[in-house]
Amino acid sequence: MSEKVTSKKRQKRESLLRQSFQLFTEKGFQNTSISDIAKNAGVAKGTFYLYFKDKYDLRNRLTIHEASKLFINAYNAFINEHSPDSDENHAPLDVEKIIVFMMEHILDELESNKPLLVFLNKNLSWGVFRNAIYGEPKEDEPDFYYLYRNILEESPVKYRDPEIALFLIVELVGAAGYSSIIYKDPLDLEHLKPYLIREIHNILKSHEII
Amino acid sequence: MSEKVTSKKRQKRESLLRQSFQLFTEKGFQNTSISDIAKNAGVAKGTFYLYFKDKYDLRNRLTIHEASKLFINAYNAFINEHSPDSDENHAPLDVEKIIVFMMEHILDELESNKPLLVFLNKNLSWGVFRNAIYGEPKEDEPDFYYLYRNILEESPVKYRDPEIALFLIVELVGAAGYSSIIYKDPLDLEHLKPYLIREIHNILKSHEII
Amino acid sequence: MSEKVTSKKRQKRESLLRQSFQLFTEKGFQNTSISDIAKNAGVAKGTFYLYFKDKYDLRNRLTIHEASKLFINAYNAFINEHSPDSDENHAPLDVEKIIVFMMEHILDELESNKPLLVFLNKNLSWGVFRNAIYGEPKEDEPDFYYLYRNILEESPVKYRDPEIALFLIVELVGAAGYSSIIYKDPLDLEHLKPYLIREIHNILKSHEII
Amino acid sequence: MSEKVTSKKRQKRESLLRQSFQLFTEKGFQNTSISDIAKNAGVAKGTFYLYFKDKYDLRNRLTIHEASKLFINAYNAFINEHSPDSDENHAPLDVEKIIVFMMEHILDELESNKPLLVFLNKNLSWGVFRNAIYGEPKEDEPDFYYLYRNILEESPVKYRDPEIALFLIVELVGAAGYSSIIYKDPLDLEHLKPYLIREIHNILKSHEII
DNA sequence: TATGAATGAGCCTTCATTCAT
DNA sequence: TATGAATGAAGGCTCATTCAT
Repeated sequence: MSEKVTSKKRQKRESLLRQSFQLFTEKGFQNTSISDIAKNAGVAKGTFYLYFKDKYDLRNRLTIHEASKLFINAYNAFINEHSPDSDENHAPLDVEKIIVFMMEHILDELESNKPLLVFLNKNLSWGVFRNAIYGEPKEDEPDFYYLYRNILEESPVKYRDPEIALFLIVELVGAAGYSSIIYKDPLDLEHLKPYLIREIHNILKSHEII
Repeated sequence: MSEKVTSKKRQKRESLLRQSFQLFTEKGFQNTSISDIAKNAGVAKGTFYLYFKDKYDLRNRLTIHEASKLFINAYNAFINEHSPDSDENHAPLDVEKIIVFMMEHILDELESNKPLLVFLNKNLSWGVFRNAIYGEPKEDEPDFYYLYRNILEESPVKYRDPEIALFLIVELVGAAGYSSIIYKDPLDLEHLKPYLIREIHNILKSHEII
Repeated sequence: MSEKVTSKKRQKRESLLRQSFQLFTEKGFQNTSISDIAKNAGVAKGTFYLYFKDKYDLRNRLTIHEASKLFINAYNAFINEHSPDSDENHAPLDVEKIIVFMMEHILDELESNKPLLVFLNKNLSWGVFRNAIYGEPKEDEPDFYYLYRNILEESPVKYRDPEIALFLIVELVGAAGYSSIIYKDPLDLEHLKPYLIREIHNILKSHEII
Repeated sequence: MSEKVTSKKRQKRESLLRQSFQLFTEKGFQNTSISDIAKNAGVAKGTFYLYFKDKYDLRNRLTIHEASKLFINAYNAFINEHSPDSDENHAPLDVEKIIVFMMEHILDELESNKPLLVFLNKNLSWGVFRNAIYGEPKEDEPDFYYLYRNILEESPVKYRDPEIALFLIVELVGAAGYSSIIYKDPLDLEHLKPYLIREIHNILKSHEII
């Protein structure tokens, strides 16, 4: 297969992903038909099936992709805010600070983008953990889990079962954040945040190796 | 309206609820049609719409009902196991013990009843918190939140914002439990449990009033 | 049957008529269900069938009633405008003037009340001619045909087959008026009117007995 | 798209049109389901929606088509009867004669084909005037309006606003003819005709340029 | 007379999927 | 690879009508 063709293929695939995400967040997953997606992506209906098994396959890949992006963006935001220009002579890396910052960042983004929140449902953890299972072709996919391991390595504080700590944190933030943002019950996000942050600290603390 | 009619109506409503839950857990929500439900409940299709707005209305009511039952059952199991016959001279009531016991009980029940887990998705918290919002007619509905307040009253240990503690616990258990049971990733339930229990303790501890 | 009951019955019948007309003009005939009508009229669904055979029966009676009202109103408007207070020493009665005035009046009313126009469709003539056929209980129904005969009697100018003249005029005005108001093609009402009026004169002239 | 496909599509469209017209006139518009139409046309139900927006879209196109045909047929009947073989040395073209002949011809056809009359309702004028508005693809559609302009051009007698004259005539004939044929009230068609014809003459006369 | 719960046929419409081109 | 016309099962839902009360 020539490179030209390959690049055309990638373009189509990306157009399908981009447009379907747009439609899913706009009108909801159920109300988006493959027809819609194909039309918006500028390809024929049959072409869809050359790239994805079905709508659910597509949704899963999008969920992983979008949740991952959330983590990567949050991490980058932390970097920008805490060492904008220089890499050297920075304070010792503080895992708790990073994780808390990131979770707040993610919650804020989700609150300001409810369609995305609804699309992700409570599957925020797919951004870190489903990646492996779903056999997502990494290639150009962002991967926070890899960054997380780096952070841990550079951290002066060490953790027992750090991936479980992360898992618990992400599930807690994903689920409680969803309920809080969508239903504002038993608490809206603004008021829930301090409690959530305290528990994130708790979880990390209980995994610390002293 | 005569009593006869009223009772017949209640019967129909309950038949619809029972049969639809059966079908939802058996074949999944999407794959269950209103035709199926009506047929199984022994009523005409149109009758369905006299009792529920649509399939989603029905699902929400079922979710609340089934999740509530989970809490009530867990609580009853605790009672049976710890003071099976006598009410008097029992040890001082231990909230942490109750909550941890209940969460383990719920997780075990969900692991042994995956269709129920799938049906509830990650909405375990509806069993405690969505009730109010969805304006569910309490009447004969079990209500754990009421029991929880009683427990707190009788507890010698007091808690700050106890409903938030419960909320955080339930969301954490519901979401992490779901991922763990369904995907066994990053950890299956058996191995996740100790971590989860530790965090339940942590959450309660951090709400304790010393 | 006691008078009380009879009056209650009349009330219900009238409520059904009034509310259904309201709904028909608001949402259209097809989109109005008997449920809607009964609900708005404050009676049970089954009650509808005690008063009307079906929705079509109801529509026909309403059509006759509303179209009749249009003629009566137009006639009254003429009277008010041309001999507001005194009956005596008025100019000789001019049939053409009356008819032309009335048709203009009706067209103006229909243009300003399109839902009514749509409801009547092109059945304006039912206001004069379908009454007899449909065996409408006259009682308190307005009846323009009766007035028309009076007018003719008092007119110094006499007409051959005057009911046919009226029929032709009403059908022409009803049909051409409808198309003109609804489609504005080939001409909107404002521009069509002079042509229409000329033909009304023509029709009457050709029925004059010289 | 290959010619083969295009031709197949045209075939399907025509089959749908033909069969639906058949069913509408046989059983009425309301009592004809899209299922019926698809079945009779030999296509799948879903295919219907590839060709028409809905049943109303279909009805409108059929109304235009069938009403147009009525005019074309009437015109051809006139031609056949008045200059069956030779084009040359015919008497000067007489617009009034043509129009009156055509209207009589149309009325006779409608009386002998009441299902068609019922289907067209009082929308005979769509055969001449709605065509433009509904954006009907002319292509192979008959178009009487074009013929009418030709007739006018060749006529020694000239008319002011001839399309309005035609409009008034067609609306009058359509509406009065409908009532007369369907209700025979206030006059059946046989007895109404002379009056109608006289008014057609009147209308044309009043548009003549002397 | 009046009710309104129950019916269930039947409607329109959507849509994932196929396949000949 | 790509197309898009065709499929037809399946779905949700409405509604006129009935009938036991």
